[in-house]
Amino acid sequence: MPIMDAPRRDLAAMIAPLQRALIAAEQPVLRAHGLSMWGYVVLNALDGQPVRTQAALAEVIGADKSRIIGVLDELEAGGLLQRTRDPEDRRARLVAVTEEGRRRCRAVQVDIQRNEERLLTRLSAADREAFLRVLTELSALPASEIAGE
Amino acid sequence: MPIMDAPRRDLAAMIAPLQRALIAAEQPVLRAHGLSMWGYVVLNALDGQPVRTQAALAEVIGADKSRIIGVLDELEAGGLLQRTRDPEDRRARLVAVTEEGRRRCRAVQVDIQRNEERLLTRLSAADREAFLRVLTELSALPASEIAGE
DNA sequence: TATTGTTATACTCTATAACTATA
DNA sequence: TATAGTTATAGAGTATAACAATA
Repeated sequence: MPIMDAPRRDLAAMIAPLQRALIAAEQPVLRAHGLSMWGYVVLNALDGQPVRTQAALAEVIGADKSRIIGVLDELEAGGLLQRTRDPEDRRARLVAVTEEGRRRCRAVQVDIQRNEERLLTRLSAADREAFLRVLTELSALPASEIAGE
Repeated sequence: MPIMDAPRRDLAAMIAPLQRALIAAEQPVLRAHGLSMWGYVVLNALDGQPVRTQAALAEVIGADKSRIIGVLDELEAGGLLQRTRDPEDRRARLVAVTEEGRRRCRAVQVDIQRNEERLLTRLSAADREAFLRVLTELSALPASEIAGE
């Protein structure tokens, strides 16, 4: 067993440029579909669960509740989601994607993942599978677990 | 061959929370060693190549040349790097890490990667190897290749 | 009094554009 | 005139705190 492994770069240092480039690649797609980055993130988060309170929604996407308000306003104005007062607690507003919102979100995702798939073709089938599986697992961890409590 | 694969999340959407948590995990380590995030990035970039012009250095780490000046000032004040005028072109300043700078950088990296290794232990040896290899490959690609020209 | 959504304020980053000194 | 480094300004993004309505 070797005492020293070959040195590797930090995970964050490797992920950073990849993340930056992936986001840059999304911009023209989003613009073509008339969506902001946060708008897309919100629609994605709502796609599965049809109702949600705004604060909970904000936490899911790692944002402050005050930060998503403008985003929700825009999406609602564009007919991509609806906000209705919760009859059981009139302080809260139930947020739901509209059919059009779901369509738009899916269309954007198809375009984005088309580019990502092109990128992934440079990997072997086994590497692709392992990479996506590991990424899925690690991204699902709570931040505290990644930071080490 | 199935017509539809199981839907997956976007790469960027999976990477984002991971990146956020990894950076958060680095903060206490950096603070303990008296380094800023950008200071650490700069030292890392200089570790291999001892001399470099500031503009080139900035480009390597994906920053604007004006953005790293305060960072270089701090590092120099702390004795972690030296700037000397290039005698062949007195406009340019040659940047080199000091021995102390190299030590500091290595010490930080050991702490950071210790936490990362803890995280990676949840992967099988094969997954760990594949994940790091793919990440190394993808992070080395030019941004234009990731964006699809 | 506490909580939801909202608005307002301040703070951090970052990009852009002037400025200097050399070439 | 053009370039390397620097400084100054302005803009975007974000977090925090105050606010109104409801519980």
